Amino acid sequence: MEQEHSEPVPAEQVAALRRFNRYFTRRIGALDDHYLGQDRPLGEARLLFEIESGDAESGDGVSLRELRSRLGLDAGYLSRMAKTLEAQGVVRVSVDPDDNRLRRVALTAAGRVEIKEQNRRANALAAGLLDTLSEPQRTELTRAMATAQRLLRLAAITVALVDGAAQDARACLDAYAADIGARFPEGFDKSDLVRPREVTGDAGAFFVAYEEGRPMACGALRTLEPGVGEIRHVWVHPDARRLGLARRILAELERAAVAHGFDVVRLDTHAVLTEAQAMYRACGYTEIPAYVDHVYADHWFEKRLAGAR
Amino acid sequence: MEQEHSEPVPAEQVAALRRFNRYFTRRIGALDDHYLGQDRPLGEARLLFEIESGDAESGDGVSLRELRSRLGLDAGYLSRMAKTLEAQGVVRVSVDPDDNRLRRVALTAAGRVEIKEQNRRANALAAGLLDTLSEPQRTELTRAMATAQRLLRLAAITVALVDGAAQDARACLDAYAADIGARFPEGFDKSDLVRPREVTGDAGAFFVAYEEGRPMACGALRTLEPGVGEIRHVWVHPDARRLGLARRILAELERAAVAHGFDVVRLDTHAVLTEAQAMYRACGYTEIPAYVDHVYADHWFEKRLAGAR
DNA sequence: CGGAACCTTTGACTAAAGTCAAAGAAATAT
DNA sequence: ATATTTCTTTGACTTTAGTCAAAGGTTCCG
Repeated sequence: MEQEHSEPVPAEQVAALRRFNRYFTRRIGALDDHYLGQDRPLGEARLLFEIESGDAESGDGVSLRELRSRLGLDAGYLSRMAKTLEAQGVVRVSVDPDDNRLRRVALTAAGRVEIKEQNRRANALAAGLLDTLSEPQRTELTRAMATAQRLLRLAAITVALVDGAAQDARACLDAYAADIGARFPEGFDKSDLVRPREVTGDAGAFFVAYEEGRPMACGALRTLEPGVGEIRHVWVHPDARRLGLARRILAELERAAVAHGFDVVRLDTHAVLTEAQAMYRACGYTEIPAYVDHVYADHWFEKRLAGAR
Repeated sequence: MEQEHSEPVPAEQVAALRRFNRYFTRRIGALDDHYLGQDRPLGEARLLFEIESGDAESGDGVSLRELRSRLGLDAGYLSRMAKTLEAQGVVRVSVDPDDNRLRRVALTAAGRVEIKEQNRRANALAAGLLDTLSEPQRTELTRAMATAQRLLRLAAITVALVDGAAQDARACLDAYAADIGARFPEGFDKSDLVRPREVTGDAGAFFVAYEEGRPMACGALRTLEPGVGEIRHVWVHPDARRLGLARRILAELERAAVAHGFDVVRLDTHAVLTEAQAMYRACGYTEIPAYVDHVYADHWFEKRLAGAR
């Protein structure tokens, strides 16, 4: 688990968040949800929307199972709603070809028309709201919302210490390997990934960042030699980049390193990962000569840890 | 009614607003509403909250009538909910002393305790969210939310041409007079306000800005001499200042002046209203010699209108 | 192969949220 | 003073949203 930081949140900032939350949900948020549902109960509208976005992602339909977990609905309730939507002709329910227990739900043409119309209305509503503002004001608003959203996302992400053999850990490492493999001219061999044992217990640490339950970033710490830790596999999901998440993972790893009694941490990185190098420098890492001969490494960094005894 | 501006809203800005709206209402807004209701159905929780805020405003309770219009509830539904809350001991319902048809609802001590506890939880939740951010990030978030809120408020305000004798117009002018009277060392005499006839039809115009149905700002245009209009009584409610509303009223008045065939508009202002003077200058007004001998005027401005024939 | 785990459907409920209309009491308009 | 309007209450609904458990197919695992 994450260590708690000592500085308390100023009451004024808490009040500002609540004030904004109240204003936004009462005034603006209502725009979408209320008027948008039109003739459809909210539950059905939400379901339809979720089917649409799942459908768009994966091509041919979403399974009831996935909808259930995404919307947190009761199986019976969902089953009935799906049936209602099918009776109305907006979705088609079929048996999953790969697993006959599952049902896949996909939009029909009529369903797509309805979604499109809903989107048209929502856009018109939003445009109507923005219309009274001048262009510079709209630009300012857009920028402010983007900033707020970025920071709120970051705030909602939690970083957890997990076992190096845990499924989420391996999933992150697989994604990391695939990602890196595509960027390195020489590819990447999975056998170079840390072994679960290296990053567990006294030997090291493995952190995974979760956004709404999904693993979105990771980072590993292992023992290089007595008193020296090595940071490896700092990776952030493409959808969660530019939030400042890598820095948080790094900070977590450094805290863990201090807790493990390391005085110094080292890491290596590849020439093509220029953003990563910039980040390490900005976080207090200094370039050092090669401490190990890795196939994939061109640059080596080190940081002396302040908190170490 | 407001003239529509010609420039259309860029699709990217509409998408940004909708993206933010979706993210915020699903993720953050849920924080408050869901968990906050605790043991209470949402409808009751909302009602209790509305009673609290109405109570805090006006001292001794809110009428059912007002609650009904604020929350948009059915009379029967509201009556029953109020009764439920009374049975639970969190509110007290009494007959309005001034109008025996009305019922006033006020929180009991137990009700106040519950609200307080709810606030405590909501604050803890918000603080927990902000806690993961660093201080500079929190400051940035707070600033971004304040900007977004200011602009969204401004966007939600509509400016309408109203009859100078309309109730909202007179209410604004009364507030204006009281406001000005308190700021001018010599006070202010209501007989100096424009007459309804001066600002109606061909003679002039009167605009009122509405936020959620409440009049929040006004401005008048009258005929000074043929081809010359005079702008008077530009006023913004204290709760709506620093939004840029005065500029919008001014722009509306100028548009009306062009439509009335005025080539130029003039206005006078008092020495103590320094912000107003700065605004007029920033909006293209230039200082001129006195064009009329008003008791309350120290500075006179004029603007030649571009759109005039 | 047999049992455990999984996914969905169905039946039988409940609580919340809301609608509609009739009726009574009080205030306002004529 | 009488009619009309306003505000609330009450009874009699309906729809939405959701829960729980039993049961019937499928797939997975040993």
